Amino acid sequence: MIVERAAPVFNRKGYAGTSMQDILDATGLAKGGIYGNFQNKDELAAAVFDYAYRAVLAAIRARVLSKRSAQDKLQAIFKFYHNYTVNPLFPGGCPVLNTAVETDDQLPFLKQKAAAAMQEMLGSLQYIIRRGIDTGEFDPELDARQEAMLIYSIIEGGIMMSKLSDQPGILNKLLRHLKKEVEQRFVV
Amino acid sequence: MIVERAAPVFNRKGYAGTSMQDILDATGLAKGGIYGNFQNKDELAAAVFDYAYRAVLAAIRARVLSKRSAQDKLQAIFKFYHNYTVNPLFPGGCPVLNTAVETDDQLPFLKQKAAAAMQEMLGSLQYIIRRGIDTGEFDPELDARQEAMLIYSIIEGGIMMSKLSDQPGILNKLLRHLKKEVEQRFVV
DNA sequence: ATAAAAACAGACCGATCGGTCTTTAAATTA
DNA sequence: TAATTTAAAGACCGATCGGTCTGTTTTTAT
Repeated sequence: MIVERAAPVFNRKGYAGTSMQDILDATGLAKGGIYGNFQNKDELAAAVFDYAYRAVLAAIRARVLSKRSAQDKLQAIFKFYHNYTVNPLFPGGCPVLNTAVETDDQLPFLKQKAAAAMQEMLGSLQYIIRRGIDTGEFDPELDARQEAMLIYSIIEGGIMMSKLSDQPGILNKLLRHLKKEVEQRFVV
Repeated sequence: MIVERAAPVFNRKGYAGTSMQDILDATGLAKGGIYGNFQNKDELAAAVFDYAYRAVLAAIRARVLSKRSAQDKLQAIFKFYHNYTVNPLFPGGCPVLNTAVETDDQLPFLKQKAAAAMQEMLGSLQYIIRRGIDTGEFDPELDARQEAMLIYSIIEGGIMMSKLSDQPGILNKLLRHLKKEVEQRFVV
């Protein structure tokens, strides 16, 4: 419960911007209730990131697993991010992006977690593409890792741009571009 | 001087993560020296963002203005970001990205500045592309705004990924992809 | 050289920070 | 029901937060 309630707070305000008082307010607990379950703010923030990232990953995996072809799997991912800034899984947007940008010059214990999360996301994308190539669905000339990085950078960059400008359409247009790219460049 | 010294601090640690004591340490001044020049932390942070963003913009503009063709201008931008995470203009990476992610759910006075900066960057890219089309250098079928968003999202997403993973090569590979895209898809 | 103005140092302020610890209440076990 | 364990409340702690203000130093203008 604590982690559930704390996740949106950390995701919106960041690690440094979130005070333990914010967590008390969000959970309705007092100090004793929090520090009886977590040693300190760092441990709570780490648990919160794990929880939030796992939730995002699970939501994506659920949509991907229901699809058979590599193309449908990729399109399902794009669909997941459609209007993401309007209706994110957690208020505040993408936990990986938020954590990454705040921790890439400090807080190594969180940076490490965010980096592992990114690698896993990238690996999943790469795996889908590579499998599409192996089954003959995708162009064998594709560089799976390169395409995965491209997709991920566009999605995360698009989230940032859409949130910053309050224009969900920016992300959606980028996703439409990705969709066409897969249809035209990936499919053999 | 205050803004100069404070810029790398804010860019690394963010608004919430930077204390006024950090600024005192960075500038060598005492409280009176800072608050004699700025009303409060917000005003300083705003001045720092303006300074940092203007510096980035100026560095890019200098490289772009020395090129004649639209293609060379775009390539100059890509070159500017080559190895950016290793040798950024300010320690901590891209001020727009950092500020955007921290302020998109709070600190509206900073979010507004970051949003304007993004729009300006986007506009510059769009202008170069549009002008390339008008002069017959680029494919007239190109959607200048869409391509600008694509380039910017890839660059910012790439910076995030490279910094997070401590792999400058990720951003560089994405930039190489952009270069090829311009050569193959843009040039008529 | 002197007066006026500007810049800065640093003691000080209340509020809030993350965190501890004792006490009380609730749940579990016997 | 009684004893024991677990969970949470909240007073409390020193440190640090952003910010104020007075006094001193330095600069500028006369």
